[in-house]
Amino acid sequence: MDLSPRQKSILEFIRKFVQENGYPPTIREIGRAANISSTSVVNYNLNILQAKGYIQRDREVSRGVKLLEKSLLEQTLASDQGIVQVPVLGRIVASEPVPIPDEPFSPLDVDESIALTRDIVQEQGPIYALQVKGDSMIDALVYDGDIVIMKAQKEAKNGDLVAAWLKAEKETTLKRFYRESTTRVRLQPANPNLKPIYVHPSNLEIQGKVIAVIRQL
Amino acid sequence: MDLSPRQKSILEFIRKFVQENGYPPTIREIGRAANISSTSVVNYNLNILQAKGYIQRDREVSRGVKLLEKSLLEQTLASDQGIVQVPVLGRIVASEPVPIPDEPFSPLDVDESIALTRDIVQEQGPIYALQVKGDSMIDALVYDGDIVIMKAQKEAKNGDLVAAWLKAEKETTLKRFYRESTTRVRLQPANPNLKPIYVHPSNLEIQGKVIAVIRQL
DNA sequence: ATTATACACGAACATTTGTTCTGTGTCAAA
DNA sequence: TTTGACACAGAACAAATGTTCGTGTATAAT
Repeated sequence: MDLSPRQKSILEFIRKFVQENGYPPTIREIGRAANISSTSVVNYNLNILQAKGYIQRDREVSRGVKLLEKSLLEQTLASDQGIVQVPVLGRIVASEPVPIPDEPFSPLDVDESIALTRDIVQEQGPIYALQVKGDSMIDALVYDGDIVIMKAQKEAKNGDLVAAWLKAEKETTLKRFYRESTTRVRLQPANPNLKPIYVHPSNLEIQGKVIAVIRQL
Repeated sequence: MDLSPRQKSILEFIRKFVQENGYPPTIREIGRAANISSTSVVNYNLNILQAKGYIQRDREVSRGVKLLEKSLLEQTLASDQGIVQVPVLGRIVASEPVPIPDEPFSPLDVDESIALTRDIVQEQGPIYALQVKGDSMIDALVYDGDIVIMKAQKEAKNGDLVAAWLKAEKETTLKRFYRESTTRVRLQPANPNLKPIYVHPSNLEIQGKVIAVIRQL
């Protein structure tokens, strides 16, 4: 891509603007977003983007900018765009550790995926989905068939909802993680009617952080 | 669809225009296409289309018209996973009936929406979202803050997960609906550890069918 | 008969909008 | 040192743009 940083930021702004608003921005809206004080400079850059095949402009027409397929194609490839293809890597059951993806994994190797928007998946990084099998996650208010959206990480912060493998019990659990001391971790169920459990950190293996749960009916 | 012929032609023109041009038409372009000589009449009809939930208008903005139904913008994406903007119409709490949108619902309530893919929302028809307030829906495995995706319908089929208003109890509940006889409906909690409740059909008002639940963490 | 509502219309207006003009600055090549 | 390309900038301008106002007609409800 032989675009200047400013041209890239203009193109990105146009994409997001169309997605959010349903219509393209004006010359002045682009200028404000890209910190360009002159409509002439915006005009100049838009003409370059058109010459290079990223947009099409209609002359003397308000908001007369159309993203061309070249832009849209990049949009579907770029991970920071509207739709995220989240690979479904398998099942989460209580009696097994969570399937942890190799890092980094290629989405092209995955047989099944679910498309989500950035409204749902805002976090960056390795994101994957697991389908819940059985009703053992009910204390996390997660039910058989639900899809759990995970971020691959082995460390948890207080308050994170994590998939944790309890070695002694040989059990995966979904609970909020709170490190209370160097010898004690509290795992708090999402259901406030249930009591937490306390484990020694050595008994615990963080397998990923839950960032969303999706239930289709 | 209770639109006048002129309103239907305006809507169709907007759809085609967006598809062909990548941006919506102006008030005057709509007028020319629909043989309306006055911008005031176009403005009047667009306000009706907005009130009936077909478009969303941004005030005092050129081309500030956005299609709310499945838009032509979705169709330009070469993908079978279009994006659905699902309006968030308010809260669902146990002590009140669900806010039921007018059909088609009014955009005056649509300050907020959530973008979902067709992987999540496969059903057609009037789809909206409600945010759960409080933990009274826990027996449906739905928790405070979750987003419930609803389809507006007043009749339920056996097995549907519905939002039902219980008139005598003055309570909204989310449960699976089973009509056992003309005098008895079973409402089955999602949590299999809980018992169903039985109500007389006259005590029950189906307010919508749940098609998905989304929990972000 | 009166009132309310829906639909329609032309005109006026303030603001928005894109283009063009003229000028400046930076940098690399000749 | 000069030249040309590229990028930037402010200002001016004509045309576009959406909203509002006042008015009219037809139909339904009171």
